[in-house]
Amino acid sequence: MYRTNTCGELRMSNVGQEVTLAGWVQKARKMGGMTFVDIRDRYGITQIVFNEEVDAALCEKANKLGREFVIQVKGKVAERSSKNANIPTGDIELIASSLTVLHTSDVPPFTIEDNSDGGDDIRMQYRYLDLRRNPVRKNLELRHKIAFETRRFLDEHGFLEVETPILIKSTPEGARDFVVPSRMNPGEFYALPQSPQLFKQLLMVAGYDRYFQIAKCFRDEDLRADRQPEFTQIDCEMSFVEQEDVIDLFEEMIKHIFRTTKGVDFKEAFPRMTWHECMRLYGSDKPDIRFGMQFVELKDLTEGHNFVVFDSAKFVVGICAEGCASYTRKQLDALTDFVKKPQVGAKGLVYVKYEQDGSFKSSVDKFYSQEDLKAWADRFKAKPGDLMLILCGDNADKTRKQMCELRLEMGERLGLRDKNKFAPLWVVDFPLFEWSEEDQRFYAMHHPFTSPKAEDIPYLESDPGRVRANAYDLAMNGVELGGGSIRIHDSELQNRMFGLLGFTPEQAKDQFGFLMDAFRFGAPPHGGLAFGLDRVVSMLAGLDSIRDCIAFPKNNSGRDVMNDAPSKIADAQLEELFLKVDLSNLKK
RNA sequence: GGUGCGUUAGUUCAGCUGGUUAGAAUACAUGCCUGUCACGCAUGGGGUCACGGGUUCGAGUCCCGUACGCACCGCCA
Repeated sequence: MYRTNTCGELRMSNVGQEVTLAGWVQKARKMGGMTFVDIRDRYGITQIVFNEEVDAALCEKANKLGREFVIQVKGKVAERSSKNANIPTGDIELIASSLTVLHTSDVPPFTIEDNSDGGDDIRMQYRYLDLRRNPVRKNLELRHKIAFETRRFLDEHGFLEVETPILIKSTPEGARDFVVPSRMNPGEFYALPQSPQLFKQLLMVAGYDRYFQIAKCFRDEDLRADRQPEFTQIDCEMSFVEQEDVIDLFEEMIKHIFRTTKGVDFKEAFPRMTWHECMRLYGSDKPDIRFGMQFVELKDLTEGHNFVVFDSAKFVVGICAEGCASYTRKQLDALTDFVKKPQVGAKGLVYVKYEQDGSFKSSVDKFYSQEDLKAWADRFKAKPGDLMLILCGDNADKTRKQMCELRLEMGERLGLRDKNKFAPLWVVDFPLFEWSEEDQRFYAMHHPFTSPKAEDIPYLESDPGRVRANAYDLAMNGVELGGGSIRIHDSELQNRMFGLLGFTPEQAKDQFGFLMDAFRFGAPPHGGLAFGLDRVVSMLAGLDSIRDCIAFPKNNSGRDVMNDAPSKIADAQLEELFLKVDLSNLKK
């Protein structure tokens, strides 16, 4: 037996006991005649004492220990003469009677401490060392707990966890697929699932009316702080349900997760807002409603004052930042620079300060009178001391998107994006289709199996843009935590959808034939949703990047810098797969 | 595909307007130290300033390119 106790569990009640601990050397403090060694495992840290007067040879051995050596120590638990209130085991220490080095360690490339001196890059390269650190370990523990409570909740509500395949058929819609060559079927490829979508619908046809899966999904698209090529979804589907049923149940699930893992109690029902309202008021389909600053449209008030910029724009929109009239020229310039960044893309920024004395100071004083500006302020419901920030453009959607960036930036600057505050919002009534300028055609905004709202079905062919879907997302703090829809379960309607999306009957049959076949054998009405587990964990842990709650994440370029994947494969492997690598089109 | 920022000691960073031997902290090593727990004190080792080119009498510093990292836009049904 390597140990009788962990390094985090000994207390005053254990004083006098003979115990054996095993773990990693956190740090050794040599005091001359005595040496303190902190031994660490994932449960905590215990101080070991070696005393020259008691056992000189043992103390000498302890003095040779380096950081991260794996050791086993036997000894007696004793009350400390000087206690450490900062750690749970701080009242006791272990008086060592024997010491075994189970494994030595090289000097770690960065310090294994809560506030490590290591940067992201080096920590990812030695991720197994990074994982020893408390902050990272806590994230993984939280992840486990969230997954566990998810399973508990869904199990208690009659859901069955079913595994669906990882090697599946490639479908062209949506994200780029990761593909896997098939040795036994030369020239053919599997795809890795972007989500278990089709399989969970087939499970509904099969009568498994409450399914879930904590499923790995794969998308071969560029990465972000909140996007990994492989990620985990809490994937759920139910039969004989309407949108309300799905939203109600999964709101309960989110509440359950927040309560059991973080002690956060949502007293009220989650607010809901239609997609169109979200876009109009926040310029985003995942608005951060921890703070206000809703958009105010001003086009009608700005016209006819010879201000060419506003007059020539089709759309003028603003936000009101409370108490920011005191912003200096420098601060306003910084905001202007912010909106002019290519990533935001605005041409400029108009400001109006509502001064404490009731007067207005703005960048458009030449064109608008104090009365004009008062009318603007009234529409903003602004008070003296507030700052109005205004953008304009020809494309309302684009301008709203720019204003959305500015709003989030202002929220950040004003400290309104509190990580301990959680503001959920169900976004409902998404459009069914999304117009692609590039391809000059409609695409399914969610996916081709999303059902249109019954009352909008008449417009499917005549005015696809106005058709709303039975689709819903759960947004929180500006993050899309999950989303789903009520699916089409009627073969006729599904075929109509494929037609509208530009599939020929042959293409539809080739790509989704098995689903259409299945639907001919009795498909129940069904719908569901999926949550991004990585995002849920990041939200609860207050992380900036989902990488911090994934044990072995990929970097920005989709590489695992620890084991250097992806990598070339042997010619023999290529040969048996009948593959040839041709990089001639690669840009030099 | 694009934009921005970055790359200097094991690590995190500083290094001004181009100028003589490139610094700090931390880590590491050695010595001292019997109640430390961010121990303390002393000493020491440690650098292809990412790479390639250019400007210059002279480049860590300025310019161009490349690579890599991070954030973002496009993309992500």
